[in-house]
Amino acid sequence: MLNDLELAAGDVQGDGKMELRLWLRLLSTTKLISQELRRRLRIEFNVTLPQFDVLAQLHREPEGLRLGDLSQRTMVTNGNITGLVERLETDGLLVRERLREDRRVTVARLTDQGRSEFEHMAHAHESWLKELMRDMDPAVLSSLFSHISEIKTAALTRFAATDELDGALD
Amino acid sequence: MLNDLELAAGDVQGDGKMELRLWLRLLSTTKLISQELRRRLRIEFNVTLPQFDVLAQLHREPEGLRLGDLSQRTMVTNGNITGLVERLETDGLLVRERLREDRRVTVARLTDQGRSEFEHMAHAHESWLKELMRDMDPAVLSSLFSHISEIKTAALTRFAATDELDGALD
DNA sequence: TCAAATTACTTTAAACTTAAAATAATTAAG
DNA sequence: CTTAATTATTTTAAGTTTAAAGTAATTTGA
Repeated sequence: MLNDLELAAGDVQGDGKMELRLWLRLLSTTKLISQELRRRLRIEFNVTLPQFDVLAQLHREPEGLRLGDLSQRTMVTNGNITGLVERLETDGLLVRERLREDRRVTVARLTDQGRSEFEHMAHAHESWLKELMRDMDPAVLSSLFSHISEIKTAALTRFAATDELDGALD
Repeated sequence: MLNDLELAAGDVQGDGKMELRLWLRLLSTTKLISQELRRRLRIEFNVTLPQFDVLAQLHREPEGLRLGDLSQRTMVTNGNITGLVERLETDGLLVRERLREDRRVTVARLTDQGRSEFEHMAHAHESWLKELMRDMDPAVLSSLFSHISEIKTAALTRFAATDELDGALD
């Protein structure tokens, strides 16, 4: 009887569709935040979010990265990296160089201007996120991080099983 | 002493950059899952993820939705809704109709074929998510949902404050 | 009433995305 | 040694995204 009432009351949390609800909430939340970060990056620094992502990866590799590695780390397809890097080179934020010992390989590396501009962007970007989450309990942030990681690991495992991928967690 | 050790050990959770780390983890996780859902929707049902999203919104409104409302609910810009709906109409999954009483307004409504096909898709989509999260503790899913909602609310509040937007919390 | 503002939608241009095909360089195998 | 695989990147086509400008239709207000 109680059970019937609970189910009738919109499936409060009898785990009817908790996975779906959580997924939709995750998706709408990241979309919302992405949109705002994208907007601010464009207005304040005239870069797109994927461009910022590429710069961030290159910033941690002073020697530069092969386009293939860049593609993996940013989760952007190979084909897309080409144009992304082309535009960033045009803007003077990075340079491309063909490897002598293997002329199939292109390495992208930040210019001094690129490094300097990225550091400004990264500082602002981080402060926007701190501001966004300033009222969240640090313990909650920590628990969120580990639980989201659980889901990410599950995705890598389950989806890798289907796709025959390797299992890099980060 | 313990504290020093903890901080030295890679800033375990001394909240050096927890907000940034959480955000990056959220982003990479949703990207990873989206990619796989997108892949499966394409292979099994020949629809894109945004198209699935539009169908889902229309499915809960048998009378159909104005394109503007559809745009809001899917978080897709007005301009994008036009083409999205055009393609779905071409595929026979929905119909567009101009309102008699206000000829600026277009209402989109699922066809019988659209409703039927969407129901298959939705069933598969939900089961993929259940499979993905099958090892997660239901209490964890529940807590994730509420904490992510906290962040979403913060985003709506903070970003609305900056942008002078209205404050619709969902 | 009727010009101006508002509303609903469409169009446009540049960037990004995916998947798939194409090109070029290197390595492997017979 | 030389053709066949493999690897790294680029190109292509269809679709999506954002932001901004454009087009109708309706409302407002002087």
